[in-house]
Amino acid sequence: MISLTQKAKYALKALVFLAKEYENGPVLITKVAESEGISRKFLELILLELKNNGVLQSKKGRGGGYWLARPPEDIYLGHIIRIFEGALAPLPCASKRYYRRCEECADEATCEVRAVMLEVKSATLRVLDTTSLRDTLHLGKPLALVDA
Amino acid sequence: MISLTQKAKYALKALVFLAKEYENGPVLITKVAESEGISRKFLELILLELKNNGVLQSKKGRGGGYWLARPPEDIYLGHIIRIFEGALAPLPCASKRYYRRCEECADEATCEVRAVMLEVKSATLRVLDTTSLRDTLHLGKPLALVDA
DNA sequence: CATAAATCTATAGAAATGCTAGACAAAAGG
DNA sequence: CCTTTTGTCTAGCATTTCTATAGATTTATG
Repeated sequence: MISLTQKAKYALKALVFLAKEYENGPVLITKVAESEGISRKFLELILLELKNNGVLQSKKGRGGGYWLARPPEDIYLGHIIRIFEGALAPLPCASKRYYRRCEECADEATCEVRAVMLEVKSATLRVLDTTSLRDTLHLGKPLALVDA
Repeated sequence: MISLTQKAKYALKALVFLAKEYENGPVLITKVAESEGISRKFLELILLELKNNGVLQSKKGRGGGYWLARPPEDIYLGHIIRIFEGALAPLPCASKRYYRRCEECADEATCEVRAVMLEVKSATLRVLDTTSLRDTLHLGKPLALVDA
């Protein structure tokens, strides 16, 4: 478990980059790719998927490029990761949006493993669904509240 | 992300079962398999791996079977999951025991994505490294402290 | 029209995952 | 001993997922 795919990682890196450039209009895919060290062609797929999910907007031709569809403070990491990974819960039976029953499970309501995974999920969401792209830009003292 | 493999899930289920049987001596693999709805052959691999990692003990021949090598309160879920999944952090660059650098990353120290994933990891560990097999047996009000 | 840029489709290699089959080893009972 | 019971180990395979790559297409600008 508990590993982000390259795709999701690249998506996050690209979005952080675009968040920094938010005021500057369209950004070329090539620029993002070079700055973040990502294969240009692979990044295309990723930005496209983000666009189809309403996270990015784009314009073709000269002066074109990609930009955030909403301000960085309105884009949460949980949303992004769900686009590429689906559920954030460690088990489908612990997920709300992507719920799926475990075939072998006799009684979900008393399943100890599920109970713990609900806690893990809850802890994960408490970070990912409260951290926006803008929040990630404050390094130094980032997310100190989570450890408080 | 953040999805347990079947193997890890089965391991946890088997261990919870063995925790309940802790006082009763060796338990047959077949009994665990049937009770938890797991393929017997697949479960063999899993219990073996747990044994090789010192979590279980076993005895061959008549009256044989598997049992927990330590009392349920001394076996933490984080330990189990690491056996099957490796790192608990969402990215290798955020893991202590399984650290690996991201090839494309220009500067890990200022990487915003890594910073957030350190938080996610920390939140995950706070659950998995403080919950023992014994803790999982108290359903009803399980782990209430985590949400407090 | 020429050029720059995003868009879309298809596909393919590599790795991980989930599982099965079958031979082997050891312990206990008779 | 010999048989039965039970865990141990190795190999392999089918499927899926991941990570790209290639190439053709569409749209906008000047």
